[in-house]
Amino acid sequence: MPELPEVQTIVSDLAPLLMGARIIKVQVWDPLLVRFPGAEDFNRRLSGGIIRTMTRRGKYIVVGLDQGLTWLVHLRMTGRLLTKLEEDERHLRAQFTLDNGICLSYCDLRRFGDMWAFFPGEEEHLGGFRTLGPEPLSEEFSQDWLLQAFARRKAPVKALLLNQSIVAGLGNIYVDEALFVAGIHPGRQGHSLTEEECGKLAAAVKEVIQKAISSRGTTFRDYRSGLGTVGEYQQLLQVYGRKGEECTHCGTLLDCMRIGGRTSVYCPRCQKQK
DNA sequence: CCGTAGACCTGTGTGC
DNA sequence: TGCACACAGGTCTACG
Repeated sequence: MPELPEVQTIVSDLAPLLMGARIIKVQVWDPLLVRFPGAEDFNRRLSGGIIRTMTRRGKYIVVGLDQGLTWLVHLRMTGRLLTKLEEDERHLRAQFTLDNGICLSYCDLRRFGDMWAFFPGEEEHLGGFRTLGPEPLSEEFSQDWLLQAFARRKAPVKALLLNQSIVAGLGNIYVDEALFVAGIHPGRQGHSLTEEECGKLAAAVKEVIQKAISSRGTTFRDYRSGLGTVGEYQQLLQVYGRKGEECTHCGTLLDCMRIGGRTSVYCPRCQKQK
């Protein structure tokens, strides 16, 4: 569910509330949730720990505790970290009770979400976290970066932008929005993009992500911030979820195609296949 | 290594 | 109303 802007909003909301708090109780009810170490060790490692830092990397939430312990959280499609529960919450999977009166609840309809508690040297257990590409708002993510990442790649540019080792944090919404802003068809093969197009695309990704963070993310269905609020970027979406509606630039009806198993909405006139 | 389909899970919306 | 099927802000894995 959440992409970079949504995860950033959650972290920005929760960090001031959790900083310096001690975890006094860990309860995990869903056996699918903890990826590393085992359920018992996970509880033991986090229990009694004091939260020192809370940051974001790609779509991961990174919580730093003492002795080099890191608590890593990925919300996947429908995960939520909340300080207040809805009255009829049916998908509570775990709770973390803090010594400052806050109880952090983890809810997840589809149960795809993952958590890890690891020390330095245990990185081999972290899956995709180890191979994340640059942050889209970093200097490293640029025209030149895309040019080399797309070289000799035959996959559609849409699939390459969803690849977290090329750029970290983009998902289906913001890739479609960025490709529209850059005027590039989602089905174009990576290697076919010119230097100029890579420059436009890098700039479009930065613009879309920056605006989405300012808008506290997009709530299309499930997403809620750490405080339970919805985002506002859905009002600014130009293509995602708008198949069959008019393009905001030229009025042509937006079309859609399936790429890498994901729906891609685009304007057939503003984003030519060439 | 690269690229794509299927799997993981639960729920909602749509069409017959 | 009931049922089947497609689809959902994400990755992994298996296979050609």
